[in-house]
Amino acid sequence: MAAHPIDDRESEDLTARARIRDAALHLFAEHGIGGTTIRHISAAAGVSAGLVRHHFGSKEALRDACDAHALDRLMRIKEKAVFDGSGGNPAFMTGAHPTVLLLMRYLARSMVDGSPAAAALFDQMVDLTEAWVTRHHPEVSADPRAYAGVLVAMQMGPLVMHDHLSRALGADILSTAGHLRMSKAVVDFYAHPLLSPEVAAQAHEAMDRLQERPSPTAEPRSAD
Amino acid sequence: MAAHPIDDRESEDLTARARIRDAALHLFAEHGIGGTTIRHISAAAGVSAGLVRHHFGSKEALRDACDAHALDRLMRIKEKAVFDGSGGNPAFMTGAHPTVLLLMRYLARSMVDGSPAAAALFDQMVDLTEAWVTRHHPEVSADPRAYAGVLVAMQMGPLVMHDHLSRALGADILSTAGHLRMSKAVVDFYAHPLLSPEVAAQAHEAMDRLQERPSPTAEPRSAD
DNA sequence: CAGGTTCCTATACGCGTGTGTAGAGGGCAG
DNA sequence: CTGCCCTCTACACACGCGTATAGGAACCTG
Repeated sequence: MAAHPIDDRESEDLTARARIRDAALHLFAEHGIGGTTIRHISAAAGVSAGLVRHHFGSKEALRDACDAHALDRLMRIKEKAVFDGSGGNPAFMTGAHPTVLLLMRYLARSMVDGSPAAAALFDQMVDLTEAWVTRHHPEVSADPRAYAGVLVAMQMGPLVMHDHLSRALGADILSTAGHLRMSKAVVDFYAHPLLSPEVAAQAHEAMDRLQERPSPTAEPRSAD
Repeated sequence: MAAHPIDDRESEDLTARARIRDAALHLFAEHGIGGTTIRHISAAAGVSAGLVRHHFGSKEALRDACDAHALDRLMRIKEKAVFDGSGGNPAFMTGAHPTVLLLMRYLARSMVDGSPAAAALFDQMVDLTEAWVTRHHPEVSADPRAYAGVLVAMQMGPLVMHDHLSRALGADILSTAGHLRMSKAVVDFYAHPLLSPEVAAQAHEAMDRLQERPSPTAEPRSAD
């Protein structure tokens, strides 16, 4: 019954403009940007199609507004969770919240659809991860940049393919319960190395050989 | 009737039908299904738009044909690599081949665009991974299904977001050299656990608490 | 009350889309 | 040669899209 734990939406969020933005966020997240029409958004928001243009100018500008809003809201929630510092593991706790789930889903979709804001977010996450890796785990990889990029991309995988993952698991990953189940599996994955040092070294050697003398088993014909 | 003049699958990929399929594969992989038009495909294949319809009936059927072809070709290459058994690490070696890169890129894109064949492939990979985990690493997770699903989704992450990853790394991941660089980082990632057993156990406890008494910091209202 | 600005709807235009149809060219039995 | 099937092109149709414009309704600001 608490009024202000996470949902600190502002008072003007009942305006048609906010309704349009929220509807667009939902539909963009679910059907992608190309798969969502302005008329769908206007219908979901309960307004006319012309009003969407009046408030946002164009579909692209609406997408930008959604990007900015999602980013802003997510950052706000994250930093608030950090300040609250409610013990345990804030990342997973905030991650289980429905609003955060929706926002991350939108961002994941936006990442695939190629939004500039999502690209910037990806780059920023890679930068942060690279700094974190070089600082705390410098021994892990000789190529921290690639390591960080791979880490970010892999972390986003389950979110981007949440529908496939949900189907394979028989539970909605973007529900609180399903997200928790997935998070546990992620922790299991992070806690146990999949490759032994010997196998890893062997793989590195094989790839080094491949790098010097490319494609020994490959056919000579080109791809196209 | 005695002789099939142009029904043999492999010998002549120079037919217009094959050219259309290959062009569609390229364009679908790059721009997605919704972002690719039949006219683009026909132009890339050097034929008229009507011929696309004549050979494949509809855009959806063409997509299905691309799915089937990509799957078939990828399986064929994989099993060939297995039979060749060229020592070292076959997975990374075949993964570095341009044709395989293209096919995997197409399937990754197809996965995001929601093709039935890609969904089936995802499920199949999860099944295989689950069987492999329960057989060789039963101690890793109490939920092998979720673990397998997460593993598959994470493995696909770099492929699905190859453009972002390539931008962040300053090198094309889908080139042979870039793929090799990424593969090394992946091996590094697989070889070192990111979470210590203590932290992992702590996270599990926190999530268990969250599961019993959902969202202590969150309000009960729904996402929309 | 008058005037202007903002919010909102209704309707239409231009365009690109997937799809349908008519028909031309060209090997190949009969 | 005649007829036929297959390949392939050119053209048109209907539809949904983002966008644009005109005008009504409500709400401040004098």
